[in-house]
Amino acid sequence: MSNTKVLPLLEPEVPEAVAPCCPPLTERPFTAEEAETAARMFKALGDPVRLRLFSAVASHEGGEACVCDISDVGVSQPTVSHHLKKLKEAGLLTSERRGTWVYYRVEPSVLAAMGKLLTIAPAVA
Amino acid sequence: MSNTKVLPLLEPEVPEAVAPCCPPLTERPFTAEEAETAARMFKALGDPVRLRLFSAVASHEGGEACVCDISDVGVSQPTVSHHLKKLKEAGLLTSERRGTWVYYRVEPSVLAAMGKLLTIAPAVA
DNA sequence: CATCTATGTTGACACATGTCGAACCAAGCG
DNA sequence: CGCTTGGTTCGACATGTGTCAACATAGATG
Repeated sequence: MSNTKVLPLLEPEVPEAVAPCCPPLTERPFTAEEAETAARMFKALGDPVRLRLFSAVASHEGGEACVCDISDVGVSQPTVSHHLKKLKEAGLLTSERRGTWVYYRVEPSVLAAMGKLLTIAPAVA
Repeated sequence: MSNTKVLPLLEPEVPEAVAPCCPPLTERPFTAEEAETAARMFKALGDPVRLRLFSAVASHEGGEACVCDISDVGVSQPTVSHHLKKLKEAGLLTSERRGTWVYYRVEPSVLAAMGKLLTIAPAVA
Protein backbone atom coordinates (compact mmCIF):
# COMPACT_ATOMS: atom_id res chain seq x y z
CA MET A 1 0.00 0.00 0.00
CA SER A 2 1.68 3.09 -1.18
CA ASN A 3 -0.58 5.92 -0.12
CA THR A 4 -2.32 5.05 3.11
CA LYS A 5 -4.24 7.91 4.68
CA VAL A 6 -2.22 10.66 3.10
CA LEU A 7 -3.73 14.05 2.48
CA PRO A 8 -6.47 14.19 5.08
CA LEU A 9 -7.41 17.63 3.79
CA LEU A 10 -9.86 18.34 1.00
CA GLU A 11 -12.96 16.72 2.41
CA PRO A 12 -15.81 16.31 -0.06
CA GLU A 13 -18.54 18.30 1.66
CA VAL A 14 -17.68 20.60 4.52
CA PRO A 15 -20.53 22.54 6.12
CA GLU A 16 -18.09 25.00 7.57
CA ALA A 17 -19.85 28.12 6.31
CA VAL A 18 -22.59 27.90 8.85
CA ALA A 19 -22.13 28.73 12.46
CA PRO A 20 -20.12 31.96 12.84
CA CYS A 21 -21.36 33.45 9.64
CA CYS A 22 -22.53 37.01 9.73
CA PRO A 23 -23.93 39.75 11.94
CA PRO A 24 -27.66 40.45 12.00
CA LEU A 25 -28.94 41.76 8.70
CA THR A 26 -29.96 44.98 10.39
CA GLU A 27 -26.65 45.77 12.03
CA ARG A 28 -24.76 47.06 9.03
CA PRO A 29 -24.71 46.51 5.27
CA PHE A 30 -23.39 43.07 4.42
CA THR A 31 -20.08 42.81 2.65
CA ALA A 32 -19.91 40.84 -0.57
CA GLU A 33 -18.37 37.87 1.21
CA GLU A 34 -20.88 37.82 4.03
CA ALA A 35 -23.70 38.04 1.51
CA GLU A 36 -22.25 35.19 -0.50
CA THR A 37 -22.07 32.97 2.56
CA ALA A 38 -25.46 33.79 4.01
CA ALA A 39 -27.21 33.70 0.65
CA ARG A 40 -26.09 30.11 0.19
CA MET A 41 -28.09 29.07 3.23
CA PHE A 42 -31.16 31.09 2.32
CA LYS A 43 -31.00 29.75 -1.19
CA ALA A 44 -30.96 26.19 0.08
CA LEU A 45 -34.23 26.85 1.89
CA GLY A 46 -35.64 28.78 -1.05
CA ASP A 47 -37.20 25.75 -2.71
CA PRO A 48 -40.55 24.40 -1.50
CA VAL A 49 -39.50 20.77 -1.75
CA ARG A 50 -36.26 21.38 0.12
CA LEU A 51 -38.07 23.38 2.76
CA ARG A 52 -40.51 20.52 3.31
CA LEU A 53 -37.68 18.02 3.53
CA PHE A 54 -35.77 20.21 5.94
CA SER A 55 -38.85 20.80 8.07
CA ALA A 56 -39.60 17.09 8.06
CA VAL A 57 -36.13 16.27 9.34
CA ALA A 58 -36.05 19.13 11.83
CA SER A 59 -39.42 18.27 13.30
CA HIS A 60 -38.79 14.54 13.40
CA GLU A 61 -38.02 12.74 16.63
CA GLY A 62 -34.52 13.65 17.72
CA GLY A 63 -33.96 16.00 14.80
CA GLU A 64 -33.19 12.99 12.67
CA ALA A 65 -35.09 11.05 10.04
CA CYS A 66 -34.64 8.25 7.56
CA VAL A 67 -35.09 9.14 3.93
CA CYS A 68 -37.94 6.68 3.72
CA ASP A 69 -39.78 8.66 6.40
CA ILE A 70 -39.71 11.99 4.63
CA SER A 71 -39.66 11.19 0.91
CA ASP A 72 -43.38 11.72 0.44
CA VAL A 73 -43.27 15.25 -0.91
CA GLY A 74 -44.68 14.73 -4.38
CA VAL A 75 -41.51 14.31 -6.38
CA SER A 76 -39.60 11.26 -7.52
CA GLN A 77 -37.11 9.61 -5.27
CA PRO A 78 -34.05 10.72 -7.26
CA THR A 79 -35.29 14.27 -6.91
CA VAL A 80 -35.61 13.85 -3.16
CA SER A 81 -32.07 12.57 -3.04
CA HIS A 82 -30.90 15.50 -5.13
CA HIS A 83 -32.49 18.03 -2.79
CA LEU A 84 -31.13 16.32 0.30
CA LYS A 85 -27.70 16.54 -1.24
CA LYS A 86 -28.17 20.25 -1.81
CA LEU A 87 -29.17 20.75 1.80
CA LYS A 88 -26.11 18.80 2.85
CA GLU A 89 -23.84 20.90 0.67
CA ALA A 90 -25.33 24.04 2.19
CA GLY A 91 -24.36 22.73 5.62
CA LEU A 92 -27.94 22.48 6.82
CA LEU A 93 -28.07 18.70 7.10
CA THR A 94 -25.73 15.83 7.73
CA SER A 95 -26.26 12.23 6.68
CA GLU A 96 -25.22 8.87 8.01
CA ARG A 97 -25.87 5.33 6.82
CA ARG A 98 -26.96 2.86 9.47
CA GLY A 99 -27.49 -0.57 8.00
CA THR A 100 -30.09 -0.45 5.30
CA TRP A 101 -31.26 3.11 5.78
CA VAL A 102 -29.70 6.54 5.49
CA TYR A 103 -30.50 9.03 8.21
CA TYR A 104 -30.45 12.79 7.83
CA ARG A 105 -29.97 15.11 10.77
CA VAL A 106 -30.21 18.86 11.25
CA GLU A 107 -27.48 20.84 12.97
CA PRO A 108 -29.09 22.89 15.77
CA SER A 109 -26.37 25.53 15.47
CA VAL A 110 -27.54 26.21 11.94
CA LEU A 111 -31.00 27.24 13.02
CA ALA A 112 -29.53 29.40 15.75
CA ALA A 113 -27.14 31.11 13.34
CA MET A 114 -29.84 31.83 10.79
CA GLY A 115 -32.18 33.01 13.49
CA LYS A 116 -29.61 35.53 14.63
CA LEU A 117 -29.35 36.89 11.12
CA LEU A 118 -32.97 37.92 11.32
CA THR A 119 -33.00 39.55 14.72
CA ILE A 120 -34.27 43.10 14.71
CA ALA A 121 -31.97 44.74 17.22
CA PRO A 122 -28.49 43.40 17.83
CA ALA A 123 -28.95 44.25 21.51
CA VAL A 124 -25.82 46.33 21.62
CA ALA A 125 -27.07 48.03 24.78
CA MET B 1 -66.53 60.27 -15.34
CA SER B 2 -67.58 56.75 -15.88
CA ASN B 3 -65.28 54.67 -13.73
CA THR B 4 -63.97 56.70 -10.84
CA LYS B 5 -62.32 54.64 -8.16
CA VAL B 6 -64.23 51.50 -8.90
CA LEU B 7 -62.75 48.11 -8.22
CA PRO B 8 -60.38 48.85 -5.38
CA LEU B 9 -59.46 45.18 -5.35
CA LEU B 10 -56.72 43.54 -7.38
CA GLU B 11 -53.75 45.57 -6.25
CA PRO B 12 -50.61 45.13 -8.31
CA GLU B 13 -48.18 43.90 -5.67
CA VAL B 14 -49.47 42.73 -2.33
CA PRO B 15 -46.92 41.52 0.21
CA GLU B 16 -49.63 39.69 2.07
CA ALA B 17 -47.81 36.39 2.35
CA VAL B 18 -45.53 37.59 5.06
CA ALA B 19 -46.63 38.06 8.62
CA PRO B 20 -48.75 35.12 9.76
CA CYS B 21 -47.04 32.62 7.55
CA CYS B 22 -46.02 29.37 9.10
CA PRO B 23 -45.10 27.65 12.34
CA PRO B 24 -41.47 27.14 13.26
CA LEU B 25 -39.69 24.77 10.92
CA THR B 26 -39.07 22.39 13.80
CA GLU B 27 -42.63 22.16 15.03
CA ARG B 28 -44.04 19.81 12.41
CA PRO B 29 -43.44 18.99 8.75
CA PHE B 30 -44.49 21.85 6.53
CA THR B 31 -47.42 21.37 4.24
CA ALA B 32 -46.97 22.03 0.54
CA GLU B 33 -48.69 25.40 0.85
CA GLU B 34 -46.69 26.53 3.85
CA ALA B 35 -43.50 25.51 2.11
CA GLU B 36 -44.50 27.40 -1.00
CA THR B 37 -45.12 30.56 0.97
CA ALA B 38 -42.05 30.42 3.18
CA ALA B 39 -39.76 29.35 0.36
CA ARG B 40 -40.67 32.50 -1.53
CA MET B 41 -39.17 34.62 1.22
CA PHE B 42 -36.06 32.51 1.64
CA LYS B 43 -35.59 32.49 -2.11
CA ALA B 44 -35.73 36.25 -2.23
CA LEU B 45 -32.82 36.39 0.22
CA GLY B 46 -31.00 33.59 -1.56
CA ASP B 47 -29.09 35.86 -3.91
CA PRO B 48 -25.97 37.69 -2.70
CA VAL B 49 -26.85 40.95 -4.41
CA ARG B 50 -30.37 40.94 -3.03
CA LEU B 51 -29.10 40.08 0.42
CA ARG B 52 -26.72 43.02 0.32
CA LEU B 53 -29.46 45.34 -0.85
CA PHE B 54 -31.81 44.10 1.83
CA SER B 55 -29.16 44.41 4.51
CA ALA B 56 -28.30 47.89 3.30
CA VAL B 57 -31.92 48.99 3.62
CA ALA B 58 -32.51 47.19 6.91
CA SER B 59 -29.42 48.66 8.52
CA HIS B 60 -29.95 52.15 7.17
CA GLU B 61 -31.17 54.93 9.37
CA GLY B 62 -34.85 54.39 10.11
CA GLY B 63 -34.99 51.12 8.21
CA GLU B 64 -35.30 53.13 5.02
CA ALA B 65 -32.93 54.06 2.23
CA CYS B 66 -32.88 55.79 -1.12
CA VAL B 67 -31.86 53.67 -4.09
CA CYS B 68 -28.93 56.01 -4.65
CA ASP B 69 -27.62 55.16 -1.19
CA ILE B 70 -27.51 51.40 -1.66
CA SER B 71 -26.90 50.83 -5.36
CA ASP B 72 -23.17 50.28 -4.99
CA VAL B 73 -23.15 46.51 -4.98
CA GLY B 74 -21.13 45.80 -8.09
CA VAL B 75 -23.89 45.35 -10.65
CA SER B 76 -25.49 47.70 -13.13
CA GLN B 77 -28.31 49.99 -12.17
CA PRO B 78 -31.01 48.07 -14.05
CA THR B 79 -29.94 44.96 -12.20
CA VAL B 80 -30.27 46.75 -8.87
CA SER B 81 -33.75 47.86 -9.86
CA HIS B 82 -34.60 44.32 -10.88
CA HIS B 83 -33.52 42.89 -7.54
CA LEU B 84 -35.33 45.54 -5.55
CA LYS B 85 -38.45 44.64 -7.47
CA LYS B 86 -38.00 41.00 -6.56
CA LEU B 87 -37.63 41.88 -2.90
CA LYS B 88 -40.76 43.95 -3.15
CA GLU B 89 -42.70 41.14 -4.77
CA ALA B 90 -41.57 38.82 -2.00
CA GLY B 91 -43.08 41.22 0.52
CA LEU B 92 -39.74 42.00 2.15
CA LEU B 93 -39.54 45.63 1.08
CA THR B 94 -41.90 48.45 0.26
CA SER B 95 -41.11 51.44 -1.89
CA GLU B 96 -42.29 55.01 -2.03
CA ARG B 97 -41.37 57.87 -4.29
CA ARG B 98 -40.65 61.18 -2.57
CA GLY B 99 -39.75 63.83 -5.08
CA THR B 100 -36.81 62.82 -7.15
CA TRP B 101 -35.79 59.75 -5.21
CA VAL B 102 -37.39 56.42 -4.44
CA TYR B 103 -37.10 55.13 -0.90
CA TYR B 104 -37.19 51.48 0.07
CA ARG B 105 -38.21 50.36 3.51
CA VAL B 106 -38.17 47.03 5.32
CA GLU B 107 -41.17 45.70 7.15
CA PRO B 108 -40.14 44.87 10.72
CA SER B 109 -42.84 42.23 10.94
CA VAL B 110 -41.13 40.37 8.13
CA LEU B 111 -37.93 39.91 10.05
CA ALA B 112 -39.90 38.81 13.08
CA ALA B 113 -41.87 36.28 11.08
CA MET B 114 -38.81 34.80 9.44
CA GLY B 115 -36.99 34.72 12.75
CA LYS B 116 -39.81 32.69 14.25
CA LEU B 117 -39.52 30.17 11.47
CA LEU B 118 -36.02 29.40 12.63
CA THR B 119 -36.63 29.10 16.34
CA ILE B 120 -35.51 25.82 17.81
CA ALA B 121 -38.26 25.12 20.31
CA PRO B 122 -41.72 26.61 19.87
CA ALA B 123 -41.84 27.05 23.66
CA VAL B 124 -45.04 25.13 24.00
CA ALA B 125 -44.41 24.74 27.72
C1' DC C 1 -41.11 73.37 -23.23
C1' DA C 2 -36.23 71.53 -23.13
C1' DT C 3 -33.33 69.06 -20.50
C1' DC C 4 -31.09 66.75 -16.94
C1' DT C 5 -31.00 63.31 -13.31
C1' DA C 6 -32.86 59.32 -10.92
C1' DT C 7 -35.36 54.84 -11.56
C1' DG C 8 -37.92 51.50 -13.82
C1' DT C 9 -38.96 48.47 -17.95
C1' DT C 10 -37.88 45.59 -22.07
C1' DG C 11 -35.49 42.33 -24.76
C1' DA C 12 -31.96 39.25 -25.23
C1' DC C 13 -28.74 35.91 -23.72
C1' DA C 14 -25.87 32.81 -20.97
C1' DC C 15 -26.20 30.04 -17.21
C1' DA C 16 -28.19 27.68 -13.19
C1' DT C 17 -31.77 24.73 -11.49
C1' DG C 18 -35.61 21.32 -10.85
C1' DT C 19 -37.24 17.25 -12.64
C1' DC C 20 -37.45 12.61 -14.35
C1' DG C 21 -36.09 7.81 -16.08
C1' DA C 22 -32.39 4.66 -16.36
C1' DA C 23 -28.53 2.84 -14.56
C1' DC C 24 -25.86 2.02 -10.61
C1' DC C 25 -24.23 1.01 -5.62
C1' DA C 26 -25.10 -0.94 -0.82
C1' DA C 27 -27.26 -4.10 2.58
C1' DG C 28 -29.88 -7.75 3.82
C1' DC C 29 -31.75 -12.44 2.66
C1' DG C 30 -33.13 -16.75 0.30
C1' DC D 1 -24.76 -16.28 -5.43
C1' DG D 2 -28.92 -13.94 -7.30
C1' DC D 3 -32.89 -11.26 -5.73
C1' DT D 4 -35.17 -7.47 -3.41
C1' DT D 5 -35.31 -3.06 -1.23
C1' DG D 6 -33.33 1.60 -0.14
C1' DG D 7 -30.74 5.26 -1.95
C1' DT D 8 -27.57 7.74 -5.05
C1' DT D 9 -25.63 9.12 -9.52
C1' DC D 10 -26.03 10.09 -14.54
C1' DG D 11 -27.82 12.09 -18.68
C1' DA D 12 -31.15 14.77 -20.68
C1' DC D 13 -34.48 18.28 -20.94
C1' DA D 14 -37.46 22.32 -19.91
C1' DT D 15 -37.76 26.17 -17.23
C1' DG D 16 -36.10 29.83 -14.22
C1' DT D 17 -32.74 33.40 -13.15
C1' DG D 18 -29.12 37.04 -13.18
C1' DT D 19 -27.19 40.19 -16.06
C1' DC D 20 -26.64 44.00 -19.21
C1' DA D 21 -27.55 47.54 -23.00
C1' DA D 22 -31.11 50.19 -24.79
C1' DC D 23 -35.13 52.50 -24.11
C1' DA D 24 -38.87 54.62 -21.30
C1' DT D 25 -40.76 57.37 -17.44
C1' DA D 26 -41.05 60.76 -13.48
C1' DG D 27 -39.77 64.96 -11.23
C1' DA D 28 -36.83 68.91 -10.92
C1' DT D 29 -34.97 72.85 -13.06
C1' DG D 30 -33.97 76.11 -16.16
